[in-house]
Amino acid sequence: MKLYEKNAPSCECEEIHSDIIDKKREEMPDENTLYDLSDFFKILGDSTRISILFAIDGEPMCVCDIANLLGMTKSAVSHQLKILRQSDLVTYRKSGKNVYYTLADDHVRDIIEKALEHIKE
Amino acid sequence: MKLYEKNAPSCECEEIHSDIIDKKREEMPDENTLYDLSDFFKILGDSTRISILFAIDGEPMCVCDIANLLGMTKSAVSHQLKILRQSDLVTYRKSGKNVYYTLADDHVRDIIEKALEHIKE
DNA sequence: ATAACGGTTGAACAACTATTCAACTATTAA
DNA sequence: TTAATAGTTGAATAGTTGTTCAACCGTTAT
Repeated sequence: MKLYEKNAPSCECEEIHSDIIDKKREEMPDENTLYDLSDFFKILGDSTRISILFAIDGEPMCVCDIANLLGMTKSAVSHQLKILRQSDLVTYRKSGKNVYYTLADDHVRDIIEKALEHIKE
Repeated sequence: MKLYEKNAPSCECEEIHSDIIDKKREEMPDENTLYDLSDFFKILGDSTRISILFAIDGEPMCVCDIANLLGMTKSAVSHQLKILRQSDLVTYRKSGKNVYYTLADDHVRDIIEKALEHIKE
């Protein structure tokens, strides 16, 4: 999809304030940046994944314990952990039969913290 | 769904570190908070909505101009604006035939800004 | 009045996604 | 070696969601 194209054929209506549109077009972030941004928020936009991130904040947890804490199957948890791994939001450490997950960095914690402030108004 | 229940029946495996699970259970946020959080991120987890938020940051824009800027139909934009309205992320002002949308508050801008820093590593 | 335009809305469809299930690997204990 | 357990994975399914389409409402201009 091509964003910000002048006279994009897919829009059925005419520009009303062309000057504003032109100005906004310059100010808009790069198209890929928007996709990266929304992809990032998409990861956080699931209650299971948010729960997992809170759970493994601070002290690492193994998959089985996360599953017990959240009342979910190991499989469901593992599937979501894979997504969190692929987004580099978590790191893991194998130890015997167990795999211990924890937050990858403090950045995510900050963002969730800010969002918490927002929803609490 | 009941979260954090001890010995939740839906989990097929045994607790490994019960002490850790107990501690985490106390530290976990309220269940509704987790849903509110993920719902909030879900709103931001769409490239169209993120694009709209950037577009209407600063100077307000009418629906038609947003549609032109993003190369989308008025209908598609309006549908997403409705979602943003319902989440109180945007405000609007009617003027004649036009409806001008802009960001509701600076909180969202801050969160997006933090996320931008994150994805740019 | 009525035509034109900006905007909204509900239904329908296609695309996506989270959980379940079953099968599998790897490690440990017997 | 064998059994049991922790964890992963692919396929399937059910639920969700974004866009399109058509119809509609409200305002303005003729």
